[in-house]
Amino acid sequence: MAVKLLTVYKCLCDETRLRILHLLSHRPLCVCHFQKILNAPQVKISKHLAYLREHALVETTREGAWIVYSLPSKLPPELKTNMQCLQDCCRESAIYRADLIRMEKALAGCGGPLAACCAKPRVKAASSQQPKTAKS
Amino acid sequence: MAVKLLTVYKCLCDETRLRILHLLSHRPLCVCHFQKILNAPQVKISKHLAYLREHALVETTREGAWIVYSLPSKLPPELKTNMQCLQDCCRESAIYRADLIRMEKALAGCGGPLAACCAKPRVKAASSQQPKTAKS
DNA sequence: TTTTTATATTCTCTGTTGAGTATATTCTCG
DNA sequence: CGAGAATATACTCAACAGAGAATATAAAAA
Repeated sequence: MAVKLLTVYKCLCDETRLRILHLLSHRPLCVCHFQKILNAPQVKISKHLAYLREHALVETTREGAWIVYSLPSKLPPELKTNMQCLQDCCRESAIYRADLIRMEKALAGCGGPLAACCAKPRVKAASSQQPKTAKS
Repeated sequence: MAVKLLTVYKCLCDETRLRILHLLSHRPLCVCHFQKILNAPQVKISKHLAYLREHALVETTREGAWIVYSLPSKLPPELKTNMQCLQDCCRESAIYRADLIRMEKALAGCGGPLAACCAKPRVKAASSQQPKTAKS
């Protein structure tokens, strides 16, 4: 009951949000992932994510400096059904498949579902990298 | 390929169109049916139907003075999948169930899928009614 | 042919939506 | 604490969407 069906469709009726939700139907992602995968400016991504959050289609968890977006842990039935439908529909379509490929590429080297892979090489929490290279 | 997924969602993201498509996922209907079932003015219905037709989500056939709307005879896969999903989602929801009930009521006395039941009692093609009562 | 009924189209108005720019907030690291 | 990175918010603007009123079209009945 928390999410109305019409709301789901309103979220899906914009291309950016549609692509975001399609990606999220596969796995959680952080904001910088979306920027890379969708090749869109930060504001645009951020505002569409805010829209989805306001309408309870996505949840967020802080992960250090990053914010990870995912579908709600307890999926309302309308959303669950539509996400399944979305996956079915996107399987054949070039643009969404390309998104998935870019997603895999962006996640390469990521351990868990977290966002640590977005870190600029800044001597961050890398296990055993060379700790001298300051920026480049 | 004829219907893009985004287009489907754009059609579904307005409440009137959502209800129209939900009804059409069950059976063809003519314009006056929608007016009765949705209790909405003629312009509103007509314009939303035009929108759906322009985007190839519905087809029309003339049936005498009436125009019958239906889902396309050869359903594109995205539309088919989404219509199934729509039915699943609407099964639990009061408003859409009420629409179906009003639909049955509006269709009571209709023979085939046509629109002959919309006729004002004007001595029309009724099998054996009193042929004298002119207007009231 | 005139009237009536069913439906579509045009116009106008108003509210919403999406994009972009600039700015703010919140972390992390040094 | 101060700098920089990640993300969010505020503001503005142009485009679009949806509602309603009036009008047009087309078929059917009289």
